[in-house]
Amino acid sequence: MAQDITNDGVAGEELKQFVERIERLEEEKKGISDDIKEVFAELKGRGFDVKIVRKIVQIRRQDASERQEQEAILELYMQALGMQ
Amino acid sequence: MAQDITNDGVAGEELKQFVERIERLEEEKKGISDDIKEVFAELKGRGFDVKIVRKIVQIRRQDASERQEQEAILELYMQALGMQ
Amino acid sequence: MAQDITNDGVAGEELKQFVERIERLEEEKKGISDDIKEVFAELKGRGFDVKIVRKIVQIRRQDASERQEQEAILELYMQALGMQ
Amino acid sequence: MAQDITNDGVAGEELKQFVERIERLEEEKKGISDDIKEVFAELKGRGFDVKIVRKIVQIRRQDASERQEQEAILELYMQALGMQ
DNA sequence: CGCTTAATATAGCCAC
DNA sequence: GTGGCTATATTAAGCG
Repeated sequence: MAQDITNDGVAGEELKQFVERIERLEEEKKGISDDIKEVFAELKGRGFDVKIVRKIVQIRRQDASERQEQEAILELYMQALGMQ
Repeated sequence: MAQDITNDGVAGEELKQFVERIERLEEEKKGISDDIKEVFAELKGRGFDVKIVRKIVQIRRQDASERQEQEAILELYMQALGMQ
Repeated sequence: MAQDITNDGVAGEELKQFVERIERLEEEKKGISDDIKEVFAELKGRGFDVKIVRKIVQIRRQDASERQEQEAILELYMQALGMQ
Repeated sequence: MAQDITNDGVAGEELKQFVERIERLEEEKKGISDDIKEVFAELKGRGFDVKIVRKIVQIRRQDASERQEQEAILELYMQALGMQ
């Protein structure tokens, strides 16, 4: 348990496990970020404008989250009206 | 090809492929971020101090990049001194 | 006040003051950047290696911020241990 | 001279002077950056939208540099035509 | 002038 | 829910 950290190393071992899990996940995340960069490099090589494609992705993301929000509101209203 | 973008939709199709690849990768990335959050929640539940664990992870990351940096400096100096 | 911005120009005047203050400051900043460039040009003219001097400045900056960081970590741990 | 750097410390002293000049200038620059941040904080406190004001400043900057460019071109043309 | 690194701006997260 | 802080994304600068 965490309070043992200064006593017998038991919590130390547990902490180490957590830290390493986090580090593995962050590495994976970094790998994916690198993949995304590669895709941008590729589309640039194909003659597309990186800045604009970035903008498009951003707009689509916003639109998606707005749509979700709309649906959430709809659901809320329907619940309020006993329609669901 | 990208220049066809306003003509016949060929580039439009290619662009769509790229955008979708990016979106898939970003989703994966988001999933991993969520996993990391879960790990922090878990270790918090086990009695560890989230802020400090975050700091530990950050320090280990810095140490790693510092080691790389040292090597880069060494190389730079060796180049400057014509030793390489 | 800012909400008047579409009404009577009062906020417009205030905004203008802010924007001009920012622009003056950015000009000053640009001037200093130019001064720094001049110093690098000068030391280059004196036979020093610009790239390496840049690195030295960067390292000194990092060292300073690392020292601060160490203190921050110490404080964090002391807080966590209820020593403060 | 810079080549003495490994010999007698003369160049070392000169280098130190340069580094310190750069550091002083970078501090000044940082001070101004902080001032700019303060102005943004202030205008935010007055009810203005920071992001939008930033955009305005950026646009004005672009316009200014475009105007300068136009003038440079004009001058060039006038010179080419022997009008100046 | 394009490509890589540094500075800045934005967004997300956590604590209060 | 607001404000500070960290992390990410964007933009600018420097270098070859």
